[in-house]
Amino acid sequence: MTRRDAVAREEGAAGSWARIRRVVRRIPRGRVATYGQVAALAGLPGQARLVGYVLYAAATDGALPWHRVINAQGRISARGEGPGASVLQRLRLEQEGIPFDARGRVSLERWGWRPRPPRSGDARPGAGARARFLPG
DNA sequence: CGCGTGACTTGTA
DNA sequence: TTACAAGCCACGC
Repeated sequence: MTRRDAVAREEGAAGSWARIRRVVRRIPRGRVATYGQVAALAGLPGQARLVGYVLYAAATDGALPWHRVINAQGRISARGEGPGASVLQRLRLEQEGIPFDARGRVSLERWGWRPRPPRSGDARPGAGARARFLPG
């Protein structure tokens, strides 16, 4: 297994992998984050691809809510392990109360994780109708 | 080191 | 809406 060495690495070394895992662990239930967002929060802006790679290796880690990480289009990215994991991911998100539209997409405007929400109010342009209510 | 590949993203057509 | 290209980092050969 090629990724196993990678897993051993993220467990031992405290590099980008550990940071990414740290961020993913912080994603609250009932919210979703994009790969790029996780990368940025981990102090690795623009390295969304690395996030996906890390999640692949950490897929067996039950303590890691990998299912809350989706791509910037609000869709679940397919992987090499077949559609099984993708379906499971969607089911888990729906189980947390996150709805999917007809095209299988999640509204990041409504369900996207906002770790540092800007003063909930009208101080920010474009922050009108959304961010009004929070799930859970 | 170089190359190809990958759970990505953004911009452009 | 889909398809490509360029850019990012890490891994295996």
